[in-house]
Amino acid sequence: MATAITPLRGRDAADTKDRLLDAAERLFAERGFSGTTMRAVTQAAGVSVSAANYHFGSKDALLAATIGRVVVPVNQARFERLAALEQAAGDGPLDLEEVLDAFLRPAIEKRGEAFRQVAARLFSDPPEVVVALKKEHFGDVSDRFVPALARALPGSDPSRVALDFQLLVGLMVHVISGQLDTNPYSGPYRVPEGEDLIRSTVRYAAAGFRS
Amino acid sequence: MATAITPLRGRDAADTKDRLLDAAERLFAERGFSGTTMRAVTQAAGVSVSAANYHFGSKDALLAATIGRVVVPVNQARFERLAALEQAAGDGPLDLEEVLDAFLRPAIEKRGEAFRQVAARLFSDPPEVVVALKKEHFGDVSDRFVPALARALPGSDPSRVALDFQLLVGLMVHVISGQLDTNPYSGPYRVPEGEDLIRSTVRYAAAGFRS
DNA sequence: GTCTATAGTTGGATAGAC
DNA sequence: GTCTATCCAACTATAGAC
Repeated sequence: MATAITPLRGRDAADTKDRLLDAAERLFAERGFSGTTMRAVTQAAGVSVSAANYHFGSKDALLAATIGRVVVPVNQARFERLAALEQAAGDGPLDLEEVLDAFLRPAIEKRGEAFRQVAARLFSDPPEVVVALKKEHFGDVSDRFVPALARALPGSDPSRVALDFQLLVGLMVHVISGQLDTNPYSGPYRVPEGEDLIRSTVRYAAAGFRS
Repeated sequence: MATAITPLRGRDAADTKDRLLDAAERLFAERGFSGTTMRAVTQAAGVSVSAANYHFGSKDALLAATIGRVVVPVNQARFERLAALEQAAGDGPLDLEEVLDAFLRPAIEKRGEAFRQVAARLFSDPPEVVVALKKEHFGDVSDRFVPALARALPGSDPSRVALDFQLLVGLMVHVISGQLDTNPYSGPYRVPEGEDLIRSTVRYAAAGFRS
């Protein structure tokens, strides 16, 4: 099938890039990296394959740009919230729930399924594809939040805090990837949303850290 | 490149199927479903593509068989352990840590990275591929364990228990998929293994359920 | 900056010999 | 039951017109 794309020559470059990133975000989220083709992305964006390669150079680079656009503002919000907590605490201890909230809220709160799921792909797609991206986008987060959590748990074993942080990441990934909706359970169960979901996750994680 | 497979005509069928399942298990675990090709699987197994299609019919069916071989015995062990706990408890309440152990141990304890990671793919690969498999293999597990957990938490809100079970699944997936190893954190941190890992996960989850 | 057209590769699946 | 050879579709990426 010849796709017959409207040949809008004068289309704005920034607009085309955004359209591609929007489509890539949705499709990578739904189907993963290997399961998504450049054709599917460009068709969803209403542009040609060549336009995508002109703007991003390769499928790998498109993934990196897509992940970056999703993750960077989330991490910025995390750092800002944590910095505010540290400033307010002065020399005293940090509040555990507040630190967990600073970590979880920016990720869970984002509107749009795709926006959250594509970030979760960072932890579920094949290693060779995402290992560099994970290091780039998540290394600083770990290095900032693990010590902060230790400071919120006076007298705790640093190695235990590091492990519990890894388990916290497991909770976060599961929640933001929308798995709460899809696990089969036939009993009565309503998936919480928004503020409820954030509070439930903070509650669960905080108890784990204090155990 | 012509693969030049040794043409062992008299090779045993069961052996070939096992070799294919072994290879598929490892590759699906490492690369996911879309990221794994039939050629890669058959080459790793030392058989031809046709042999795989003869035995399984399609790539989809190979995935279903691979997942089934991994997950069924794990779930059997879960059910046996839970049944034993219920029998021992009689009419009294169940012990939360023991129920969580019955759920987590069979999955975490399995030897072999691939064996565990391929099960985790059930929760991370694209929905259209695994949704039916997830329902088939995980529906009964949820329906058995959610009530058991509620019984271990007298007076609890059933809907809260169902949510906390979903979070437990998030912990399990993260642990068995080996993500504890790969998240970047530059501080001191040793990944626990075996019994330590099971106990740490049970501890963390139990606290969440009790919170 | 965006398109059409196509190169070059690799994918899943099958036909048919043995 | 297993192979070789092959079909055809779909893939990423690029060349070149506009």
